Amino acid sequence: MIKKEKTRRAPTESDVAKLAGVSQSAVSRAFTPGASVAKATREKILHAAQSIGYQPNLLARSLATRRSNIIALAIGNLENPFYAMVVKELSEQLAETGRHILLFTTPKGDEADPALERALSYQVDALVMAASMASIELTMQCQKAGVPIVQINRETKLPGISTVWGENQRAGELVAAFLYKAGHKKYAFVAGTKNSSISQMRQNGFETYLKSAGIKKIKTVYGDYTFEAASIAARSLLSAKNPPDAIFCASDYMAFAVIDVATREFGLNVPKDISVIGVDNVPEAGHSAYDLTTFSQPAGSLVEEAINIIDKMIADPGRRAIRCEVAGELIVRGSAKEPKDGFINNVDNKIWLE
Amino acid sequence: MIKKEKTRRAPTESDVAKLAGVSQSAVSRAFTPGASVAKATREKILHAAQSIGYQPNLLARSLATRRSNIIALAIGNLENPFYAMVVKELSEQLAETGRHILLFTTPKGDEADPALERALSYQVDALVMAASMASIELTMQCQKAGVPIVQINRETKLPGISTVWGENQRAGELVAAFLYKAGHKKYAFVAGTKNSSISQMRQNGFETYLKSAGIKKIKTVYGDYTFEAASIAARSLLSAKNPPDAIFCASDYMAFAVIDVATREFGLNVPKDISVIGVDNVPEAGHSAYDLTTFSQPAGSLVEEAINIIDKMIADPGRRAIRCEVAGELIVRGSAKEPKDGFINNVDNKIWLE
DNA sequence: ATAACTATTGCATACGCATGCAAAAAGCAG
DNA sequence: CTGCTTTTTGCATGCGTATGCAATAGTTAT
Repeated sequence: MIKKEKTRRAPTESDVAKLAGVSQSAVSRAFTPGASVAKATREKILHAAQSIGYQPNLLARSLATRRSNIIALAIGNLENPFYAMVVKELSEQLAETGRHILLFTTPKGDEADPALERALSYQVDALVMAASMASIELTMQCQKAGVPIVQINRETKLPGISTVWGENQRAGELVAAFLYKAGHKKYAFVAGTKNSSISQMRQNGFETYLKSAGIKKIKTVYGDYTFEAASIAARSLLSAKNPPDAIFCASDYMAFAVIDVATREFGLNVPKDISVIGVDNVPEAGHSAYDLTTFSQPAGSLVEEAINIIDKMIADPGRRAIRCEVAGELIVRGSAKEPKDGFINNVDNKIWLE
Repeated sequence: MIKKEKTRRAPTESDVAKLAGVSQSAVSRAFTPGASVAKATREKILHAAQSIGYQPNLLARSLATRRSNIIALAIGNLENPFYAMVVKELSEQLAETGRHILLFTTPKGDEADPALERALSYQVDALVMAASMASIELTMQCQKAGVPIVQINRETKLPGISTVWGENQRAGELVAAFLYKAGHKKYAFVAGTKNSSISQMRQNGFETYLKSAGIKKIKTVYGDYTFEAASIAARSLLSAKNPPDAIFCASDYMAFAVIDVATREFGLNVPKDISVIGVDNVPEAGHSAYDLTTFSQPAGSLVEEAINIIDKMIADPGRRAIRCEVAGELIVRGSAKEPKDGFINNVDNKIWLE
């Protein structure tokens, strides 16, 4: 005869209370850190809870406390290992304070709005955006609802959105300096998407340095932050009459695509024939298959600052948006020729211009 | 004078009700698909809701309906792009039915228990495990709570856990056949972790074919599914007196490490000096930097089946665990020598033995 | 026009937990 | 032992939504 284990409902505080001979509120207090319960009572309750396998219902708790301990993460481009790291870091760092991620992947290019509206309905405590964007309306809605938004690695004109980013301008300048001092003459920039201000800042730093060094022509193509689009961009770049010998990519992932196309399709040797530099310093950049020289953008630190901001915004909801820049550095590997006379990494912006 | 936008509480059904001149329950019904409301009333309500920006509180709804539409995903090894794909696929496919992922990353090697206990507290509708494991106690707890568990790409003896996996045995056999027919003599297998049954199945298929073909020695090392450990494993393999010329890796990600070590540290040419084959067919495997021959394991299909199972288990909670295998195929690229006489991919297991 | 239904609606309560408030208990000083 | 302060407890209610049940309005048949 088959024994049918009934799926009995999970025990509640009332069940524990009955068993421990106290009131439901006593049980609630026993599970609330700062609450007023006699030590003996608490232990009696915890013991009773243990014995029937009671676990607090966090949804109910969230409803009562108006704090869900859930953070919405809207993320696009999860194929890019940089964002995979962001997810991992955010998840682990949030877990330290008992919070968790409700995940919303935003199909490429699309705005995150429909997904995020649902996020708000879930009463998330905050909203982190990485490689995806919210509309103005949605932003206002969050503000009205008192849900702080933090963007990682995105810049928007919208006020009221906090942002954490890497050293984009400096990344472009340093990379330009590095390539210039290595003796390159023909430069190209593989941008992200057209409206990515992060990409624009990198480009700006790159061009600013080169122009003041006397380089006029700097070709720009768009890789849309994807492997495929970057491959196409690389093809157009390399098949031109006068192809570049130094390419700066707005992300490591796109740099991989460029290297692939350059070596496989154009038979070029990296870095002998062409130098390629990226941004992010994803783990793969260190793999010898790519051995990519890159400007780092530490996911762990970005996330740490993002959480800081969230905590501050929650503590003081009236507060203005916070913006924060996280330092990176040039990681010299083998995908780009090195300047002969050495290269100082952590140096004031102006110095290399002399 | 600064105007202080008060963070006013979000409107509720009662607010909408008052405005529309109906009862709260009417509002609730207006937002419940199958419910009984007059068309005119519903529209009046929807209009009122619209005008004050009402959004249902999904936590409250979940509490009342005992269905959260939240699926817990416990995932380890997010560095491995295969699992990044699993996350993405699961998130997108769940979103189609209005469900979302509550994410639990499990630090490497650790069991997922502490995290998952919290998951249960969040009243998740189901639990998906990828590259992480639950203890027996935890499993029982889920069963008692009526929360279905689906493992992706993991095999456990525990009864009651549903599982979805790729063709592991066949992967091993096909890869072995491919390498054998290409004329290799010295084989090695880079396993995942010691207790990964998936890795064992692949190994088993690999060895079964080779042994029946007369190959006795097949060296096995452990790469623990990480890039670093696989690199070390590769070093030990290649620095032996009589190193292998054909290496099968239990994952693409480890195969990348092997290729890196072989080419950079040992100066070997792939596939001239050594053939390397992986499993998964992650996007990177197609990049020309690796150009990896591999047995595919389609993340999209695995996830699709996992969701199917979840739905079935939820519909009929008494049901026994479901196990499901998803077909893959050998993707021939450039990291392994090819058999001269061609190679038929989709073929009955036995044929190549002749 | 009246009876017999059916489609809508509101009332009341439940979901599981947190918390202000007042009652009860315990501790303390005199 | 009495009066007062400090803990500890329980009661009652609220968080926002869903839903069984009974009441009401609306429809159709006779």
